[in-house]
Amino acid sequence: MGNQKLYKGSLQTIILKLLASNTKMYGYEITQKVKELTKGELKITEGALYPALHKLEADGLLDVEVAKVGNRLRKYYKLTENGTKETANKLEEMQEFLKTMQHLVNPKFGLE
Amino acid sequence: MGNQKLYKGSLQTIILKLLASNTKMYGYEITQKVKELTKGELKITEGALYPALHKLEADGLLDVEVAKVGNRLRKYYKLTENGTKETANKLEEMQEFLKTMQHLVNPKFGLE
DNA sequence: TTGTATACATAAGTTTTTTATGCATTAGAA
DNA sequence: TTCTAATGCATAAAAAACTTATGTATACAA
Repeated sequence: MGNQKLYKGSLQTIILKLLASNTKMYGYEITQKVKELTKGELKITEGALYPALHKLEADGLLDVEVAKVGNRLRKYYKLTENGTKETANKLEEMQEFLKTMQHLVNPKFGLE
Repeated sequence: MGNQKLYKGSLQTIILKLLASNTKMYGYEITQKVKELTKGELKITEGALYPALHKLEADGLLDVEVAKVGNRLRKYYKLTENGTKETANKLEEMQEFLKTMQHLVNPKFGLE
């Protein structure tokens, strides 16, 4: 888990992907889901998450819906139409990045 | 190529990996090699590269050897013993990151 | 002689994240 | 029952890692 910095730049994509798969989620739920899916390898901090959600909303990629569960507040986020398109783009870029990086760090590479 | 920001955090690992494969390289050579290996997808800027090389050297992971080729200066970098160890660590972390991220953005994922 | 390539370097600004707080509710353990 | 951990939001200061913009200098081709 000393590789947290490799995740830099991928937070938006991760959030969008989760919302593409789960329709609607709230902030805390996202942190827990990511922790679960990555078996604890990636822990999204609140200081990173909330500003990121606000930015995606400001950019028109997410819609918010406030809900009251018991006496506690929740903000459910879901993709807008534009958000869905942007998610597809970002996932494609991510796939290309992963492929390129895999290629770059492949032990056999760099020897040719 | 709109995914440059995904490469944030991976520059050190890329440099170390290239030096593990090529014994010794100089800065400009590294930028060209990366451009070639990634088919132009990743362009390392000098503003990022040189400070990174200086830091790796300061951290004791690289050794420098200045060479004069014609009338022009070159600084060849190579891994120190410690640098070789650290490269192995960073490559392992990178593989784990790539695996985790692949898993996260896999279209089938998040539906369970 | 002017643009492109090679080769180094740094400084200012931006983006994105970590770290550190802060507030409030609720469940469960001591 | 009281204190701790978990739930749930938020922001501000600082650090990290870049990009962008320069600057210097050599070499070569159009």
